[in-house]
Amino acid sequence: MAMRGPRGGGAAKRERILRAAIKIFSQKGFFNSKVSEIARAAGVADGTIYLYFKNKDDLLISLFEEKMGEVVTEVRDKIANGDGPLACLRIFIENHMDLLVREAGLMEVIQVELRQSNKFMKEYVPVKFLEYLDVLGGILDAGKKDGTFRPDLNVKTARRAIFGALDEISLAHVLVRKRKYEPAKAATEIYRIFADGLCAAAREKGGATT
Amino acid sequence: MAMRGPRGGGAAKRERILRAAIKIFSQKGFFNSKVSEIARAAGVADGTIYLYFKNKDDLLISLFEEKMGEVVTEVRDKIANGDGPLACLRIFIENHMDLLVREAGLMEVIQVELRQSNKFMKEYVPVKFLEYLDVLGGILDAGKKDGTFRPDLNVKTARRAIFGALDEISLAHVLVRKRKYEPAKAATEIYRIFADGLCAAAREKGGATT
Amino acid sequence: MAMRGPRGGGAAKRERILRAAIKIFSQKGFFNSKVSEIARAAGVADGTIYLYFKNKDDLLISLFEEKMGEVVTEVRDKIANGDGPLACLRIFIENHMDLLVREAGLMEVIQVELRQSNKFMKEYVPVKFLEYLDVLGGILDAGKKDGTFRPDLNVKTARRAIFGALDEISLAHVLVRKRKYEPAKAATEIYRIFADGLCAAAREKGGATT
Amino acid sequence: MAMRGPRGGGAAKRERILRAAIKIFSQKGFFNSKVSEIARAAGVADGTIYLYFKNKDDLLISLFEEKMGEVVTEVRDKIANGDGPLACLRIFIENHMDLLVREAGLMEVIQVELRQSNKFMKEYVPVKFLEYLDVLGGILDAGKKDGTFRPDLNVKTARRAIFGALDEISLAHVLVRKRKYEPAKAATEIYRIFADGLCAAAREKGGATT
DNA sequence: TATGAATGAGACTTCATTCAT
DNA sequence: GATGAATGAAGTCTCATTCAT
Repeated sequence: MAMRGPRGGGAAKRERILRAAIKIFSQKGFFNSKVSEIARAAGVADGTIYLYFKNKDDLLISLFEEKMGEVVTEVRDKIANGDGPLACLRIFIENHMDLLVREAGLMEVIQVELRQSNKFMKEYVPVKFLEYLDVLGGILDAGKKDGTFRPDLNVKTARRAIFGALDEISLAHVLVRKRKYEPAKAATEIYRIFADGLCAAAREKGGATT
Repeated sequence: MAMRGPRGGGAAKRERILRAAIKIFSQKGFFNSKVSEIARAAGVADGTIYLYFKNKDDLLISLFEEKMGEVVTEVRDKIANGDGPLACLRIFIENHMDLLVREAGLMEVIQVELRQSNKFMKEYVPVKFLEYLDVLGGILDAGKKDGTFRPDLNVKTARRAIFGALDEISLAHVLVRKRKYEPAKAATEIYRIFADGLCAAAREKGGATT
Repeated sequence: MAMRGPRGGGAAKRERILRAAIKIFSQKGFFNSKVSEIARAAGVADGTIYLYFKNKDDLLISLFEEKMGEVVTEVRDKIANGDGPLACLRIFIENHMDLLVREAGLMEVIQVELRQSNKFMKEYVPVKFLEYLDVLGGILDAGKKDGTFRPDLNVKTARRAIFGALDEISLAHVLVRKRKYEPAKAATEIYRIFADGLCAAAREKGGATT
Repeated sequence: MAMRGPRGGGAAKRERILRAAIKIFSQKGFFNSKVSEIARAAGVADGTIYLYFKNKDDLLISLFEEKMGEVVTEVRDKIANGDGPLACLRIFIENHMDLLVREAGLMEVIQVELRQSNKFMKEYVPVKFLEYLDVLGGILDAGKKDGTFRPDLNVKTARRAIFGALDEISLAHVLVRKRKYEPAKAATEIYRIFADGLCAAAREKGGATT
């Protein structure tokens, strides 16, 4: 798939360039990153990048789509095993926070550059990102159907709210040097906020409050 | 404080430049905006901008700090009248969504550029943004103290989660042309999600569910 | 006219750039000339060129149009004083050959680059060059009307033939170092070839053979 | 002579590359043509071109010399049968205009690129082109000797004039879409212009005016 | 204070050429 | 011989910033 480049080694070289781009973009941001830096980090010549990507924009977009695609596939797999909407929601949240650790650079790039690209790159529709949101939306829909979630829940809004919360907390995690909490712990807190809300009003038995 | 630069009409000119910057930045993004475009939009010469701002970065930062400062002042005033933490939370959320309409350009800039700046501008601490978060944190603290909110609530996490949700929904509102819901309506939905959570588990009486 | 640039000195700077472009283009050809070389030759910064010309192509085109415009104006003036079509033809030819000496660089550029541009620059119509041809066509038309020239003369072809002959001889003059003949002398010879033809067949009285 | 490079099919491959170069150069011009485009058009790999030609310049020069060589040989053959200088001149002119149809691409390349190369390629002497001019010069010399042409005719100038006229008319033919005249007809007109001149002054017997 | 022409460093990208296979 | 992926030098153009007026 996408096998331009030399015999066999091509895909590997392409991957090396993508990895280098993630590293450099996450360190300096898209606009402050120079193509030559990425080339150096990937151990290829400047021109080689243009054998695999149309231009610098395409490098960023490919990065989004391909890496987000992997993320979507993974989270879908995990959720397939989830026992009920609440369990799935928890898995989704935990997975997202876990990505912060496993794929720190990628997440940083997505967090800070996706918005820009989203808004300013002509004709770019972040397909894979929307799929990611759809996974979340699917969980909420299922929860509404089986009565786990409120029947009047607006799924479109809720899924954005949950993603936004996860994203902002991820960002804080990345920005703030002194990490006050572990991602895993944050995951639990976020889960509770969304599952049960902020209020203390006694819930007979916190079914959700595992 | 706003009186750097020239005498007399200076403050007005400075304000014109800031407004022009908001307009251009929100349309094209910080990196795609040219100082000369901002100058033209403000009706001043390119060089004039440098009489009021140190450089292009400073223009963005000043914009953040000064405009966010006004936002913080305003929301504090409104909240002062709030009757209890839940009411305050609602006011905060409604005000934020309302800003989307009243200050669309500013919000767009904050949403898409604050992250970049935050991460890549050396030595920039987004003081006013942190104050905005503190307003939210104050509400949560008060709610914990008076028993409205869960005693084990992690305020640091919760305030980021709420802000993230608001921010993401604002972003969707800005990005997606076909606005599916009004800001006011979205505000109510977000409020409910955070106040009561997603779950259907019957709450005797939705104290929060206004 | 075309007075971008600084107060007053703008036109002069523009002219300096055009002169430098003529010099460099004539020495190295359009494609082998670097914008930075032209800038250096003009005594301006690289970027300054882009204040006066849209891009490198525009520099070449402007050069063609503006300088050819001056040439057209000049030859028209001279011809206005010509006494009859033959005299005018002679003036035109002499003027062209004379330009080789007075405007060597310009003529070299026109000779070697006009063809390229003509053919490969999208949307470029060499207006002033066509006017130059029209001046020649006008002489031929007048000569047909007053019986000086053959009534069956195809003006379109003849004017191209005359221009082609002049142009090729100019080119040879420019290319060949050892200049075997003076332009003035060549002018007379070309004039005779076109006026009387190559043949020896006795003409009663060489009206043309001044 | 044409057998540099590979064995067997080598000459054919070399010819394919030359033909492809003519096609691409005539469409886009030398500087706008990419070696890879020529390779693709020839159905060979980029690197293969370098087995047959030293570099891109050499490709152009080889093209000139080899193809012009064929043209020179052909016109010499045709002229050998000519009956007298005037007939030979006519054959030369007709052949040149005819080439426009038979070898359109080649002629276009020669017209627009020869001048450039001539002037800017170090050490390139267009041998075959000079031979072509010599064929024309030979005709004129013969005509002077046998009294057909004026005894004071400057052959160097006249041959350049004739070639220039042919070349410019060819160029116009190629550039202008709406071809107003057929090459054959233009040949006759050019012949008359040079044989008899432009003037109407009655020639006893139009020996030349076939 | 205000101007805006001028500057020039620097980035993206192209493409002729090479060479390991 | 043939290939075509890889190279990397080099050029055009942009634009933040300056400074003489």
